Amino acid sequence: MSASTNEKNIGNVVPVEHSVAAGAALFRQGDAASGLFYLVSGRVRLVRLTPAGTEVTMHTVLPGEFFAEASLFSPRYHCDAIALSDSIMLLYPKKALTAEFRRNTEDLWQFAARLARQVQGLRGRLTLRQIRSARERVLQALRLQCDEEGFWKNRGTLKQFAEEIGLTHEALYRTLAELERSGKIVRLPDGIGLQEK
Amino acid sequence: MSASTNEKNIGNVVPVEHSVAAGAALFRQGDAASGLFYLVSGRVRLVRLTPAGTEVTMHTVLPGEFFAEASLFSPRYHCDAIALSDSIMLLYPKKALTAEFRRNTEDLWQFAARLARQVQGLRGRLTLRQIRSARERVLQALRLQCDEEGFWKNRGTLKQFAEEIGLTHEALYRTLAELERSGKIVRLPDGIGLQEK
DNA sequence: CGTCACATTGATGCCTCTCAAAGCTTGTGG
DNA sequence: CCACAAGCTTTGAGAGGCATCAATGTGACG
Repeated sequence: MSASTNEKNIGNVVPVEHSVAAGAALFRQGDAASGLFYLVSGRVRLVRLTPAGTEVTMHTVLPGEFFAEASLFSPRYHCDAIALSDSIMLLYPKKALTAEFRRNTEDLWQFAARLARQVQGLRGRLTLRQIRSARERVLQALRLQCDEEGFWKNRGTLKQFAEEIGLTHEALYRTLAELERSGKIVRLPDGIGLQEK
Repeated sequence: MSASTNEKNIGNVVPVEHSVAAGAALFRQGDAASGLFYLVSGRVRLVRLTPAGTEVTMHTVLPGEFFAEASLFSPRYHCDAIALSDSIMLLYPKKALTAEFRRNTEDLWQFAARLARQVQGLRGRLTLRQIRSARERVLQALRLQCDEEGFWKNRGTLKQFAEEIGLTHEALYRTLAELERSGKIVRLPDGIGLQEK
């Protein structure tokens, strides 16, 4: 009955698709919070204007990410959102979403669960960045993401992977080459095999 | 009536204090999730055993942090929690907390809000780490945390601050000295003044 | 007044970034 | 089917910056 007819829905809330051209602002600091966003394609930078007047990038949103979650709990946005390239996104209107959450606690529960997983994931990434050595950082990243057989399946390009773990792509390529030479990994067309004793 | 008599409470849920000796485990991967924790003092490492059999640190918990939020949404813990030093923590029992959240949606709402803020904060820290230059990273960190007058008030030691932003303390000291020499900041006994034009 | 942790500065070396060039893959259009 | 372009992949050379090790100064606290 009240089941989602579309997996993009949150509960019964149907998102609205938006297109934004490169350079345009989705919202500005101080604007009334219109809702939660999900980036389908493109790239969005969240920028905060500091008291001192300088810009500080809070986050760069990549496709597949939700952003502006905090807007649900605040009347106004706390940063600017600027499209870095032509972008498509879904907007879950705040009013509909809060009404939905009030009506159906289960959906709010699921939403909280998603946030909790996000916190977990972000903490993990932050911890990964603590590792200074490229070799160790790459190994840990592979260990975290591999399956039971110790196989890490390609997801996107290695260049993207490099950015994700905070290395230049050159550093990653070199590190992978060295790891293979020393027998720690085996590189295959569709992924990387870990050789832990 | 149902107001919290203690600011440590979440809704009407009263936490249970626990003490754990250095080296002891709070919980192990696969244990039934007992609840949400808050670290009062000490230090706790969250370690995941990977399929390959190696240990990967997911996060190191510092005093003042909640952890194991995801346990509320999962029947079992997904990592080990080991006390690095003698630690004191509060446990919010899962059963009581879920009952409370079901009973009082407002508390669940507040909890979700806290998670959303945490996501925001973590993303910001992650973005800060993207900045490779020590000079720029320190400046951004100061900008993010300063008040309207561009004043950054001391919170803990500089050594802690260095760790927070991912630098060695030596590198931070040197960078601060250089920033003061070049007139970007003014160092005072109780904080740091930013000199943005 | 001694200890302990923080704060500060010096010297050194390595590791990663940066710039550069070339091979490789994929897709597109003639 | 080939040619070309664009983006990813890979390796090279060089430099700079941060980590590391080390020593000393400083402040708080018992």
